[in-house]
Amino acid sequence: MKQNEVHIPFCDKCALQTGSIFKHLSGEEVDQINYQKEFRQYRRGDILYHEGSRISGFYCINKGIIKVFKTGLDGKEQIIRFAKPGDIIAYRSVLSNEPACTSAKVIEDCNVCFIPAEILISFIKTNSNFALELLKLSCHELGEANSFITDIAQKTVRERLAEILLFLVNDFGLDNQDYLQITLTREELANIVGTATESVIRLLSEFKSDRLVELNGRKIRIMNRKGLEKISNVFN
Amino acid sequence: MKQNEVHIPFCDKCALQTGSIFKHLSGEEVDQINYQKEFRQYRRGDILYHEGSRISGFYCINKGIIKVFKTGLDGKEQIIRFAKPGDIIAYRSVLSNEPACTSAKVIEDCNVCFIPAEILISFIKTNSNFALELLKLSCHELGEANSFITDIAQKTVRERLAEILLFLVNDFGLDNQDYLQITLTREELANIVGTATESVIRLLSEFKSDRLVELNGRKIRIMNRKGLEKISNVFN
DNA sequence: CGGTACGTTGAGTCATATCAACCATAGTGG
DNA sequence: CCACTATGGTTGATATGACTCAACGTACCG
Repeated sequence: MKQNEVHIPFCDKCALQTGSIFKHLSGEEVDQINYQKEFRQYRRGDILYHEGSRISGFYCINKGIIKVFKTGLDGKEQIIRFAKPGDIIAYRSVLSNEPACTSAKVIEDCNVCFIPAEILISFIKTNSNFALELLKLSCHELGEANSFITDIAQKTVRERLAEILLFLVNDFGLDNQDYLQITLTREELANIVGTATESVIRLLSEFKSDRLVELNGRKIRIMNRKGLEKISNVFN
Repeated sequence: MKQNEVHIPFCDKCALQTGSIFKHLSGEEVDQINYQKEFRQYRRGDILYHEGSRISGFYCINKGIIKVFKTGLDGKEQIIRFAKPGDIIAYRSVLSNEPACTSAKVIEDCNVCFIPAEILISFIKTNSNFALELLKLSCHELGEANSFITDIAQKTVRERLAEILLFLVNDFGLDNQDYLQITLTREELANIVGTATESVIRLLSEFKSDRLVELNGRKIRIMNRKGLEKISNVFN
């Protein structure tokens, strides 16, 4: 059936569209990936890989959204980051040569390419520019992690929730009605902020009372960005 | 005066002793660093660089201990990590080409070498093995940051304090009387754990009552590692 | 000797977690 | 087609961990 046919994305085209790190590769190198990659499709809830497992490659997202999280000892998830088209995940484990320190689960149905670790390593060895870009990427992520640590350690849940909402706006954007372009359960929101589900619910409805957001089920409409910024920021 | 003379360390010897990342460089490359580096000495309390500033190089620690921290909006420090002999700092900003996302301050009097950014970049371009090791390093730090995020988000202050103590034991070791080989103020401890100074004081004295530690001023003696592990770990 | 930085303790408060009950929705199987 | 179950959302009541504020002790330093 036509509607079930899937076009396996070409890396060069995908890199151009999404701005993935592969844009720093030569045409020949991209072809290599194209040839050796494995195209996969996942649906909401599917797991790409589990924390603690050894991974033989990494993933490049072509379509959809994935959450990357760690599991605390009581089973509670802490969401570390999201991956969207153009992002790569699991490269950390591949490069540090450690078992996966996170799990990855699909939030929105995905098309992804799985790329063997050896290719990554070989490109690092042969294409110094690509290596540098990868370093840039990991160092940038490290900077973000540092900020996140400071936020969680010092800000209140209320401040963090406002901040996360703004972060999601930045990362996923708003549709033409100012609805957030990513749909999360309250629990998932709580697992980013690092709080209890009930707290998110209460704070969200406070935000609603204060005309900062509107809520339609899981859809969140951003009504007052300045207000959220004010809450998320400062010397409070 | 003899006792004020300082021997500028040779990178090859230092790398051998400390296991710094420079051990992955060729003799010729190490010589280059030796030639272009700038040797500096700092005393407790000195600042190496400030958050937000552009840095033209990075630092390799030869002697001493440095804390790397972010400043929250109310001025409260969040300690991100420590650097000890063999560690490099500020490479993150150099590589991601961003302003420093942290400040660095001396905890124990230091000898460090300042190395221009260009050298780092050029070695990445010419020595792919070195690039790979740097990637390993940054990815490893990223993994640690992720764990830290999860801990702060999910564990209690009590659990985190116990964990941090064990972390410090691992990183800096104990002397022959089981005293922790790093000396921190209560405030600094609080700024790692992400809590208030008073909370650290109270918890430490609880730990003391429970025979887990002994306290002599800033010196902390670890009396019962298993006990601390039990507190830090698990399902509460 | 006074000053500054650090450490300690107590008391009170508040944000947030926890526990519990209940509703809504959708998918499942008989 | 309907009960059944699971999952997610909401609200209220209650408990408590941790912060804040304040006072005071201690030690070192010029």
